[in-house]
Amino acid sequence: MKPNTPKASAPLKLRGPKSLKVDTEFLLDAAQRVFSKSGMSGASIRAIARAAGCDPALIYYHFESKEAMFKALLDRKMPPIAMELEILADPSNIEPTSLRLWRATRVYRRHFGQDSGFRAVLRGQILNGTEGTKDAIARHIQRAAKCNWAIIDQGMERGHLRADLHVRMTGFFLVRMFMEIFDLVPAIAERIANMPANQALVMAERAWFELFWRGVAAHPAKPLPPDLFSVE
Amino acid sequence: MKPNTPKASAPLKLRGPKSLKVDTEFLLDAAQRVFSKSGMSGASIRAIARAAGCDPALIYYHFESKEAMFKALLDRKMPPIAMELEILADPSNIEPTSLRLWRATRVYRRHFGQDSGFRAVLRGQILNGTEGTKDAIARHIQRAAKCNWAIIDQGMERGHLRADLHVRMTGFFLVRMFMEIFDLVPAIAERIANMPANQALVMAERAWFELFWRGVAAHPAKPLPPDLFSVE
DNA sequence: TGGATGATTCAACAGTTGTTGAAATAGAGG
DNA sequence: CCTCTATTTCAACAACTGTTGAATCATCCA
Repeated sequence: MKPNTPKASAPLKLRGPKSLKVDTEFLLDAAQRVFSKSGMSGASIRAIARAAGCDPALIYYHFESKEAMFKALLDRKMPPIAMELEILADPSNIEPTSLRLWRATRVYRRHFGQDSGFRAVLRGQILNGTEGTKDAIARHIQRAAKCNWAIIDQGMERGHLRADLHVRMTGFFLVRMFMEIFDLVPAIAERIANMPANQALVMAERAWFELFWRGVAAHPAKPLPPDLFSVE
Repeated sequence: MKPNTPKASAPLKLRGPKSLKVDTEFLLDAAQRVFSKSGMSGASIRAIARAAGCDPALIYYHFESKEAMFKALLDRKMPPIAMELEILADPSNIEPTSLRLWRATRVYRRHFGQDSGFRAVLRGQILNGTEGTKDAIARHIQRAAKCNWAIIDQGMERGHLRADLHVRMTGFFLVRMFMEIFDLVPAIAERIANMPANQALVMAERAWFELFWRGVAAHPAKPLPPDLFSVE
């Protein structure tokens, strides 16, 4: 029996190129799906390969290691966020500072809101990743954070915000609490607040932004723009 | 050669009871050390056994499973926190609300501040634990959270806090941001804020509490008690 | 002294993980 | 047609995981 005539027990997946070539982007798509759904624990090479419909070894043909794949994912996911924020932070933007800050939170919401697993992975890597990974994350985060700092800076210059704020801490508070809300409110809403998850999420976002704004505004008694929360 | 006369290659650790009996508390101590240092990923049964200087199987003599051990750790660690908070939340306590809230944060700081790994495990279990574990955590957290809610409630009644606060969300914001500060500020301080970790931590705690207080106080312009931040 | 009981370890199971070297295939170019 | 190369899979490695059954030892009680 020649090797060209496989038996019934032959492997279903033949070796060699597929009709649909599995390229880097395709693998990153699969990786992101797995990260987003299964988070840190479930994001094994084999799980990603399963999601991509290929063999684990193929991932090592396209990426040097699992760490390299995570970095590539970062490099794909973060710059669009930073670019949106950079437009928002442009000094020529003369919208009210409250609105600009809210818009910034919407950017995070759009890009991160659904990716609870990815946020968990990111967080885990910040705390326990290799030094190289931590550096890569720090670079990406810093690029985005600078935009928030710029908006806050300009808000202080324009008299919208208190003059005694610590700019970087203030930006950290705003963004991190939104991330916490994305992460935890859906998980604990029913157990702690007796509320359906969606409702609790919207409520928490608004309650937090109002608290934050009163905490940083130069004139906290002045009401927020009336249609602020309808901005998405 | 009789079994009573072991060769040179005999095992170092003999079977049978040790001079220092390894009991439940001793194992939980070791587990907590491992959790605190290595977090979720490093907290394997074998790592805990190594920290306790015993065999992994001994852990199964004292605990039904790894999950049961984690629950036992919870049951040991959380009630003291809740008890301290319950004293703070007693309605007969007529200290300024700002001081009571700050004191509450000091309780968390004392019990959680050093345990970055344990916080990570807790967080991971809230998000991805079994249903039983999630319930156990929710019960513990809720007992502590009720105290914060009570302090906020009383603060509203006494006219210290705004009347339009969402009590549970407000408590969530206060505590969660402190946890985030414990977790992340030491890790990112040098990379993001160009500051030594300790200095950044103290600074972040105060900046956050001031922002929070302005966001919830009925009279935010009135200064905080002058010695508030010296309370530990 | 003997035997029961409690405490401890050993060795293994079946599963998972990241990773690698070699084999196989499909299509392109000659 | 043959050969070459890019792509894909297979099969294995060593390390790790939670868990278990059996073996061993120390101590206490009769």
